[in-house]
Amino acid sequence: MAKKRVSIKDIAKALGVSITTVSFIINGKAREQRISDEVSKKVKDYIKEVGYKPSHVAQSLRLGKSKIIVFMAEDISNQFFSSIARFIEEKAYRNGYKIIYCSTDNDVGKAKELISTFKMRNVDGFIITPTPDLEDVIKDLMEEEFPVVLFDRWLPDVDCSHVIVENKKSAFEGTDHLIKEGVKRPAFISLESDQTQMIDRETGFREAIQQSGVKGLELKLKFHNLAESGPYQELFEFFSKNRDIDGVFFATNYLAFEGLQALDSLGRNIPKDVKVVSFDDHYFFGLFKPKITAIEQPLETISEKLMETILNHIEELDKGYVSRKIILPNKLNIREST
Amino acid sequence: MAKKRVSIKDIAKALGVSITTVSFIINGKAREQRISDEVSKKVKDYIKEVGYKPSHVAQSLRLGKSKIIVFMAEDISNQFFSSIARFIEEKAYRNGYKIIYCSTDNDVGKAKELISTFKMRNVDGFIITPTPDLEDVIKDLMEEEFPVVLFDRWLPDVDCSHVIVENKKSAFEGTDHLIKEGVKRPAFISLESDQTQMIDRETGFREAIQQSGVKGLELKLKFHNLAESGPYQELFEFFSKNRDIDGVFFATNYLAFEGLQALDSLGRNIPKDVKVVSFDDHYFFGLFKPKITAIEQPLETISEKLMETILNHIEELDKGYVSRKIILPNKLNIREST
DNA sequence: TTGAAAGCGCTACCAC
DNA sequence: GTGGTAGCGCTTTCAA
Repeated sequence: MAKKRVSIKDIAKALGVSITTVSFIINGKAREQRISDEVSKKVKDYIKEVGYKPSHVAQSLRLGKSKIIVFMAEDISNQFFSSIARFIEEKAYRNGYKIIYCSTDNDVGKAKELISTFKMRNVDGFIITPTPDLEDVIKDLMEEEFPVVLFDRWLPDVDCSHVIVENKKSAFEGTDHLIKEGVKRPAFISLESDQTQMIDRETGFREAIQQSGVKGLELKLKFHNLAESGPYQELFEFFSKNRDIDGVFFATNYLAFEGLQALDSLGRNIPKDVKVVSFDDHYFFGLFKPKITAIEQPLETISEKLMETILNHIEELDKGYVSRKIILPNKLNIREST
Repeated sequence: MAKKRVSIKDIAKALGVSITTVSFIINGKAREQRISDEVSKKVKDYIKEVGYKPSHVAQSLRLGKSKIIVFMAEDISNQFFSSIARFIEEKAYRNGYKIIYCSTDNDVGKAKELISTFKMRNVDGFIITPTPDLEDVIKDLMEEEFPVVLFDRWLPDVDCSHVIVENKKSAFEGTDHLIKEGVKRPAFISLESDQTQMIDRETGFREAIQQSGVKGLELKLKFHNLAESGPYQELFEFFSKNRDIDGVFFATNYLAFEGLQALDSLGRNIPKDVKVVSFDDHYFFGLFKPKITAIEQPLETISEKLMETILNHIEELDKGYVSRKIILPNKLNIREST
């Protein structure tokens, strides 16, 4: 069993040099400390030979940094979040950071608990999709000088960095597109939520219908988590009761998937009877028959900006906090459903 | 700035007791150590008052355990892996563990590097979908007494615990089902891969066609990662050249999604002209028109067994290693495509 | 019942 | 150029 892990002390002893010397060489400060090339080489060779790896735990304890960033999503099994997770992960590794992820299920209690345990781990930063009522926790985090960046939605009462998209504008455009395609009675399907991204999308929808004078209607569903069945039934009933609907804007793709099934069961033809636009483009919208028009969020750019922002905050911890608010444009992919 | 983190030392000083006493009380050993209820209460109250949280980093260093388990998937943005990640995460948290995840992209180099950096972090265990040629690294890991569990596929040359599914049996059943539905010329679409799960699925297919005497054909595509475009083009050409194909078995769902598009472009009707079965059921197979017959892996059971196995290994580290090999049954969901 | 102190592995200040 | 050593926060043995 090669169970014996070598420590810096073992190296020093084996080579008859001091721990300090070894440490300097490991950390690339040999030159700076004017350690002789001879010793330096000897140590480096020995390190390679025995396969020494410094303990990150000890480094963490000593330096108060862990090189770990937490990524708190609403639900990591949701394609939107897992795609961002994927990009983030890659960018993090490239910068020497690891990612710990977790899903909040949009539950404050869970989010609070999670944040609290991560604090004990000296994590270097938090990337968070805030749940409702998380304001105080975020404020605490910021007071304790933890780097934090929010995404997908933000908290109006907290001056915290975030990376979001143009929800209102895109919802406006999507709705406007429906109307321009001849829709007279558009429906907006969303979640019961007072979170910024949903509110902005709703506002965009409302402004668009108001501007053009058509009369719309709205349906808000409650959040369904992993264990529960989807909102198919409610959607079925809604579409069944409101036969005059000739256009639907889904505020998020998961609602669209369920809604499209409901429309199909009701025998409504897309795009002839009903035109459809959804927020959050998805691989499968291109596979549907007909292909579904959707608003695509720039996943990779979001991830890039998130990493950039969090790394900036980490680096500039001492220089005081200046929040960065980044708002990115989306793209309307027009397909067969409109 | 509530930046001042209290340590166990601060508590001891503030209350005029020793660090030892505080430590015992925190760790629930007050009774055992016969610390007076009075002191115990005083300390507990104070801890609550100042919101003291022990540093996990220091505990890690001291105890050599981190309460972190690594989850290495092929690609975390793939629905199969992200769903398992989600279940694992939940079960881990319930047991006081955190999960660090990463994606290997099926690349040995990346996997090796990742494993090496995690070793430095004293992680308590590894859950891994092994990439090709990872045998030696896994062996090393096991020799160093790190708990390891593989999943999705395994390594025949290494006696390591794993949780997999009945690939051969299910592929046999799926193919057999195609044949029973009248398919005379089945195609098997898979990845160029000598990994166990793909080989087993291929074997299942071959045995089924052999048994019934029909003549099948096979297509193997190379692995496409996130950045590359899918194998649509190859599939289109294949189906276009082999017009006599009247049944397709896709070895994994991502191939099916691309393949279905190709079949559609070619105007082949499902299930009239071509019947389709895919491995790895997916939410969208139920949304397709027609709905696609698919083999469903028991995601939650897989996750449960993974956690159970890794926790077992962690607990029984000292008792020596006995590998556990778990093979779970799948479910064939018959739908409209056959 | 409680406390002192060693030590987990490492960094970096200070001394020689 | 190199080495000694304090100390990050905690657990645990041994002593009192």
